[in-house]
Order: sequence, then structure tokens, then C-alpha cells
Amino acid sequence: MVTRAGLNPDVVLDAALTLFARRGYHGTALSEIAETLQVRTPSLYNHMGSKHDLLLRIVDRTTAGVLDDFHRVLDPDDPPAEQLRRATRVYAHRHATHRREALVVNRDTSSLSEPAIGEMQARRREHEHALRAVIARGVEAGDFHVESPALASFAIRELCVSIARWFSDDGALTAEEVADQYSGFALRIVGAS
Amino acid sequence: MVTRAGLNPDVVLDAALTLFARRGYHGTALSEIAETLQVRTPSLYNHMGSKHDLLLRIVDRTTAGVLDDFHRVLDPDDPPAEQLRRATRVYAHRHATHRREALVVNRDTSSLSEPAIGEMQARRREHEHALRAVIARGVEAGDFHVESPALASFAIRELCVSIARWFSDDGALTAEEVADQYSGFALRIVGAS
DNA sequence: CCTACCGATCGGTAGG
DNA sequence: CCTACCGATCGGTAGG
Repeated sequence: MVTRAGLNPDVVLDAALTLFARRGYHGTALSEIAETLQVRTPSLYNHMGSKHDLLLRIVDRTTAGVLDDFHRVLDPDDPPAEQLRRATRVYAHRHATHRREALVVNRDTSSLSEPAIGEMQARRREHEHALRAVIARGVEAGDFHVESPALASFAIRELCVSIARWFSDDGALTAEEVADQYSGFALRIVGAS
Repeated sequence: MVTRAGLNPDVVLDAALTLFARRGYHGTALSEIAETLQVRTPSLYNHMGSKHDLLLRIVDRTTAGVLDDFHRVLDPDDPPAEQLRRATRVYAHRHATHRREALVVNRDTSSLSEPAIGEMQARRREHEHALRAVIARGVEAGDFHVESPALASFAIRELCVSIARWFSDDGALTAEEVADQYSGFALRIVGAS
């Protein structure tokens, strides 16, 4: 029995997500989203505010999720190496399981308008600083060995982000396996023993 | 004495490069390029084929340069660790010194049309396989320790690519310093002793 | 190098 | 959910 689902905001957002990830925000026309959903373009406006609002919802949800993940897995009582492992594993895992979101955030956040663009960048900066602090504590404790925690933090974050560029559900490795391997890479980058 | 330079193909390409890197290919109008150069849009056509051709020239030149770099610095007589260091250092260095090109290639190659898009992807694959082969030889020699050379190759390449996202000529580190640090990260990722 | 102009398409609205 | 339509802008051409 085929479910004859009607249009709703979630379905429109999901179609937008797929197309924005594939062609980019400016490379996607609302008419393409409508075609995917087999309706005419004006019908979309019953389920969304505007094209810009679709992008904002995607970026907002994703950047908030990254911070939620981080604070959920971080235990201040853990040693720095375990903190870094857990923080990078959940970040890497997200980029394997939420590929489309990651591609859109990285490619098209700059297409938002103020004040949204500033707010979203602030969230990414918050995550970057939080990860950097973990690395700095590891260096102070003598567990990590890097010249610049900032450089290592940039490197590790972008390393995880890049998973979205090649990961496939049909590939040899599961999201969990990739996340484990990449958190291992992160520990190697900081020179953890 | 101000040089009153006339328009030429290189100047148009450079202006396109700056704007494509900032706003993306689909997010940039030819009228914006013209405005930058203080001419009307139709005048651009005396110095270029089409908007698509501008993108193709950027991607073509850059992907060819990456392969040239690789083969220029790779010495088959070097031990794997030195091969990996040199290959990643030149790749990282390029992403610090050619930021705009890197951003455009990574963001907008998919906006090319066939057969160009396939040809450009083939070049990136060639670089990926060449770097993977270096890693595989290091693993066979017992110098590197990774479960999957393919995964390590992806990781290291994307690590270098990400430099284009944050590097600044005004920052604390020079392109050479960043390249040295990042090639060190690469050696750590593969577990070189 | 310009003005004048082309058809196509864009995001979005009116009104039912 | 639709048809009909809006002004704006797109890449590109004609012709000088």
C-alpha cells in the first residue's frame, strides 16, 4: 500500500536539502524543488517562507546540532585524550550521517543575509574554540604535542568536515567505523602518546 | 605614475576568480565582474568566451598545476616518509598561496558541463591515487601504520585543501610555515615513526 | 569600448 | 493545490 503523502514543511525542506547539497543554493531553482515534489512552484509557499528561509532552517538546525553533540559527549572529568576522541568522533560521525547538511552549511552559509550569517558563524566559532580549548589543555598536561592548538583545531575540524565529501552508505566502511578511524587520526595529529 | 591598464583576458580572469571564490560561480553575475573592472557587461566578451569558459580556465589551470607540482617534487628514490612529506608540503603550500583557485575548484567544479567536468575529476582522482600509492608503499615498507591507505589519502588531501578556508597572508604563519606544519600532520596521520 | 536589446528564467504574489 | 502574472535580472548578441 503506497502512502499518498501530502506536502508538508518537512518534505519541502528535505527536497531542498538534497538539491542544495547537489547544486548549491544559488544553483538550485525553486522550480526544481517543486518538480521533485510534483507540484507547481507557487504551491511550495504553503509550506515555506522563502528560499532564503529554507537555507536558514538547514544551517540553523545543523550548527545547533553540532554544539549540542559536543556538549553532550564532553565529560570534563575525562583526560584530554578521551575528550578529544569523543568530541571528534561525534563530529566525524555527524558528517557521515548528515552529509547533505554539512555540504550546504560549508558551501552556502555565506549566502545567508545578516543577522543570520553572523549568528551562524558565531556558532561555528564557538565549536572551534571549544575544541581548541581541549587541545590546549592536553598540551598543558603534557599529553599532546603541537606547536599551535589553533592550527591543530582547524586541521582536525576540517578533517572531519571533509568526510561529507566522499562518504557513502554503500562504501566499505560504516559511519561508526569512519568516525573511529578519524578520531584516531585526530589523536595522532596532536601527538597523543 | 598610475598605469592606465586596458582590459585583457588575464585581468578578466583574475576578477572572475576573486568573485567566484567569494560568492560562488552561480552566485556571481557577469555584471559584477564588469563592475569591478569598470566596464559594461558586453565589453567583457572581447576578452572571454563565456562565463562557463572562465570557470573552465580556472579549474583547468589549477588541477593541472596540482599534478605538475606532485610529479616535480616526487623522487622515487626517496623513502616513503620523505615522499609523503614533499608531496603534502607542496600541496598544502599551493592551498595557502592559491586560495581563490582552491575554493573555486572545490565548490564549483560540479557546475562545469561535460566533458570538462569528467576530465577535471579524472585529474583529481589521479592525484588522489598517486598519493595513496605513496602511503601504500610506506605501509608495505613498515614505515607507516594505517588500516586503510585510501582513507588516509582522503584525509590528508582534504586536510591540505582546507587551508584555503582559513589561511590569510596577514595571519601569524606564512604559507611555508603552514605547509611545514601540515606535512608534519600528514606524517603523524600515517603513523610515521 | 559602447547602447540597445534579446529570450529565458528567477523568486515571489494575486486571487481563487 | 492551481493558473496567471509580476518586476527584476540573468547570460549573451547585434551592430556600430
